[in-house]
Amino acid sequence: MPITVQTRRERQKAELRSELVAAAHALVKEEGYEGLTIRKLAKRVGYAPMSVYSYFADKQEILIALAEDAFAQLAERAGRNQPAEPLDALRHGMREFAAFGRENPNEYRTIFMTPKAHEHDAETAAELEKNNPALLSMRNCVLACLEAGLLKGDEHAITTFLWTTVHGAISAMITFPQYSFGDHKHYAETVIELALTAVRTEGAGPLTAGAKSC
Amino acid sequence: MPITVQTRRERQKAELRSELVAAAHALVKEEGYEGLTIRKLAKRVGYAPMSVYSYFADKQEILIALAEDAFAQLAERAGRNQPAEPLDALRHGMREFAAFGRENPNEYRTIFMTPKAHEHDAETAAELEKNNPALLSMRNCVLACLEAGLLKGDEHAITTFLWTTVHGAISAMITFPQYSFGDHKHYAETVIELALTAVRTEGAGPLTAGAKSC
DNA sequence: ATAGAAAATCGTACGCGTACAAAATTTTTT
DNA sequence: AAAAAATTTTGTACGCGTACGATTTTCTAT
Repeated sequence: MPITVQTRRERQKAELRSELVAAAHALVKEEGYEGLTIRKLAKRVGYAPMSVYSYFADKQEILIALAEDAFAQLAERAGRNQPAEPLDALRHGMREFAAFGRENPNEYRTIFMTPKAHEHDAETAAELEKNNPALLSMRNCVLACLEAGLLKGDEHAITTFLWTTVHGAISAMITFPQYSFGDHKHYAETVIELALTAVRTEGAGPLTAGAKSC
Repeated sequence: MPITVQTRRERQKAELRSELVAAAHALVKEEGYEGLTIRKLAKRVGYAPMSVYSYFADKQEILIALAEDAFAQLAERAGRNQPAEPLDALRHGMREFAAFGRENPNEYRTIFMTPKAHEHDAETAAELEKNNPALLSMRNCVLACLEAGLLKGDEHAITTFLWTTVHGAISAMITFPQYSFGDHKHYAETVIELALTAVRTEGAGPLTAGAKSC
């Protein structure tokens, strides 16, 4: 089997692909998000514009690659400083998620507000959604809370409700920056607490320690 | 004052504008949403492509005009069959809002998931957001519920929370149609009930009549 | 009626994403 | 080593949104 040849090829291809991603990053840094153009990107790496399409099916895939990098950073950041108390850990994750959306609206938009042009088969598309590090970490926190008896209901239902709710707040603030949310960070906090209220067990008391800070 | 002349001019301009909107509607009906093109639209009404820009600042404005028509229909539909009981009326409005998003993803996306390119001044932009009929009707329902002592908290805060939460569910289902929401209508229902749970007064009991149907 | 101002309409051109097919290159087979 | 097959790269071209400036039409003031 020519596995060495095969893999070398793939590795080279992957290298060129990440070279393109790096160039895309640089381009965005220098000229802003809307300055990222297939033609400019190609020129920068010495390719013909159409050659980019050997590595990305379309422009959206480039944007997704950039956004996935950003989300990986989010996951790393959220992993640090994670409180031991399960409910506070959940809160922490939700807060980081909201902060990320505030600080990275372009990346947030490409992942969470843009229809996936390449839905492959239905199966793959569903996997992709579940592979978002932010969502995965949230699911784990929910699980821990359920085991601690702090939340009531189905794990998947709770997780889904929590992320779509926070997502609603984030995306609304991105789309309508002028709407009277008040301070955006504060509104995100409010939404998080209200959402948790809806899924908390009855006897849990109004607020745990984590809710007061920030 | 040449008010007759002035107004006649404006009226003519408005007529041409709505002729364009009508043509846009027809175009979308015939060729689908992505078939709506400035060039095609101009050709259809016998204009040069650039002439369209006398009536719309850019393509987005055309899309917004289409979407506003759709949202007006939503308001009309939601106005009918409105339950007398305030909380059920609120539920009704939220349901209609969710159903609208499900049935009109393109229009929903235009209004709620696309950054407004023409933010005019900040003031006008904020006004526009508050002029959405669906949101206005929701605000009224919230007000009625507050007067009836069914909800707790600030009117604006509650309204904002409710719409961003439902919006989160709708937009998530639009962006990730393959995610395991289960039945979309059912998930919307779940989110509505959970969101209401978070803002309901304590003694209101688990569910009113409206929650069981549907 | 006519000159001047204002507004509406249009022609041209740019950069964009990308479909398509030819060309160049690399890999596999003989 | 040579031929064939596969893959990568590129040239060309299309339709798109729209910036800019010229042109035509409409209104206003004399």
